[in-house]
Amino acid sequence: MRKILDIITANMRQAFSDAGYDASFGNVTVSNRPDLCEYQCNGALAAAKQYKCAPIQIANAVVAKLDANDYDMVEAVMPGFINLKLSGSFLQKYLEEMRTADDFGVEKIGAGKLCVVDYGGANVAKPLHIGHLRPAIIGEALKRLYKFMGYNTIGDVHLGDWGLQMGLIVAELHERQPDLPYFDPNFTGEYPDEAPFTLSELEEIYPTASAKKKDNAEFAEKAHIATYELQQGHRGYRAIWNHIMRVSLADLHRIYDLLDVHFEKWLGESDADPYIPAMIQRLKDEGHAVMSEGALVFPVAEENDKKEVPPCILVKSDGAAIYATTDLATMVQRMQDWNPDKMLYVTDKRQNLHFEQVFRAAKKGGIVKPETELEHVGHGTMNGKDGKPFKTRDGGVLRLEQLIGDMTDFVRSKVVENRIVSDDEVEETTAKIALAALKYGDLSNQPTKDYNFDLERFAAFEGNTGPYILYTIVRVKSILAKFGAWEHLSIQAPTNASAKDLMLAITKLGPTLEFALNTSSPNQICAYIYDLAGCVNKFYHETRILGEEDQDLKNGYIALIGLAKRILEECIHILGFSAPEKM
RNA sequence: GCGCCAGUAGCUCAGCAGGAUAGAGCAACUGCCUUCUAAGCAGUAGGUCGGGGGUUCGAAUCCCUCCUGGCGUGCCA
Repeated sequence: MRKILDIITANMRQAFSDAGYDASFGNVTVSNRPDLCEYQCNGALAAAKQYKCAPIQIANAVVAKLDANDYDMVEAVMPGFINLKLSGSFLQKYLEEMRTADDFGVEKIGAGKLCVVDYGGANVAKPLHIGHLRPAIIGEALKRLYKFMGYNTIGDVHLGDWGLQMGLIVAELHERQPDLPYFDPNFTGEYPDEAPFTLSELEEIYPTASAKKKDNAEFAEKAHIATYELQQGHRGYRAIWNHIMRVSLADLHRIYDLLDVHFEKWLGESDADPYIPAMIQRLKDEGHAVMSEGALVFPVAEENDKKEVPPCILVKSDGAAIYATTDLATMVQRMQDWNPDKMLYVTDKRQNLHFEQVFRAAKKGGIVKPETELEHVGHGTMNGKDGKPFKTRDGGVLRLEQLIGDMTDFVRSKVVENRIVSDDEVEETTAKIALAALKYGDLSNQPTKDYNFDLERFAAFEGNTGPYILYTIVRVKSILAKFGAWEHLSIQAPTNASAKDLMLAITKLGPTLEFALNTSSPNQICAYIYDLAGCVNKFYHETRILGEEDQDLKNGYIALIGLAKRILEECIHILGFSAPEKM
């Protein structure tokens, strides 16, 4: 469907042209003075200089050329604004088309394209913590937005499952349980199915080993050798690695499921590893990779750089690969297997420079095509209520599971207190509200900015929060359930101001989603549904819906709130949460 | 040093493809439940948009400069 703004702008350009002015002045915008009008055109002000006459004269001339049938009001006001109000019949037709179209008639700007979203950033053998929340939920929301806008999408968690961290665990395990068959070079039988450690043991082994390597050179050396041997395919170490993966992945799945975050691919650094040798050889052969200060690097600085851009390090002076190498090799794998049009990375913004280097290397080195889009969405940090880095009482890092649990407990007590839902529905309702509170609290901020996490504020049942959005949906659901079948009912022209405001808000779905995608800003969707929910609540408050005696009017009301509810639910689905039946 | 980001109401934040009177929420105060869930709606009060310059008919928005804070800046990810 054409966006309303495009329709009006086309009319306005024609009117400028008909009045003898350049059509390019006819751009229309959503009004910033809703008390005066719904849409406005400021082109006459800009045109005044070129045509050397008063803007109001131009505005008057243009207004005279506009077809008044589509508008309730068209007027030129001092100093030269052109103000518009849409007609009820125009809105009625537009919304009816949205109601009956697939996905509300939103233009599928990504049709036929594939976008890989790299998000999550989980590490094997380490529990998810507070720092994993933002990449998970922002990445999930962006992926769903891309999907809604027509893209094919592949979400890849890009696990940290390779390198020294794995060698450390192997080395530590060797010291603790040297008699295990994995460490016996003469062992030729089948290794046990059961892992020689539990999840909680595993989560303890890594930090212990990591600390040990700092003041124990012998152990560090052992870990480096284990890392090397693992990567060379050492049979026993490989078996341990498989145990680590199995134990760890089960838990990662469990926590991501709690967040309703789902990856299509669980590939990791280990999957990129096989692509590294050939890639490096090619980059060397083509002269992109050169030796510098003992390391093999890919220089990516450019003539007009305002800052010093260090080269991308491919092989460290000790011969090992580094994360830039892995990221580039991962691109090789993705291009080969999936050939995406775009790769979107959602990580902490402190990796900005890293991705700038990697993207430059990928383009210069021909790892991706010249037209392949590469974007890094660098998100800010989530701090504590006091604005300082989030720490537990004893100074440790808060686990993600703990955070979700705290939010859930807080919400549950309120759900129980309100006595709206029955005992056996409490848990499901609580989980939905808690997730909405958590995700909306995060996503309503600009992704790039740091923000302060305040459990009470996010879970508050009033104000600009996830629960407020859910409550709006629940109220409408309640009416629709009492009404009966409503899906077939048609939209009618607005009968009052709150109905018209609601209709206007609904028409802004497409432009909002498009803008959110182009700016990688889920917070735009939050702002939109907050406004839409406000319009629904105001309409709800002012209009007796089920009690309306005029059947046609009543059907029109039902169709309108039904459409609003469908849009709200679609939007929160994109954001990654859902509404309960009651709350 | 250089670079990036931020500074908007007491607090937390929108707005930043230049436009008319800078918006929400929380906190404070005031109304509205015999009627579809009051987790709601309406209202009052609260601001030299960090300071200063510039471009423009018009700047929170674009440019320059300064101040403050955070982050990054070749072998961690």
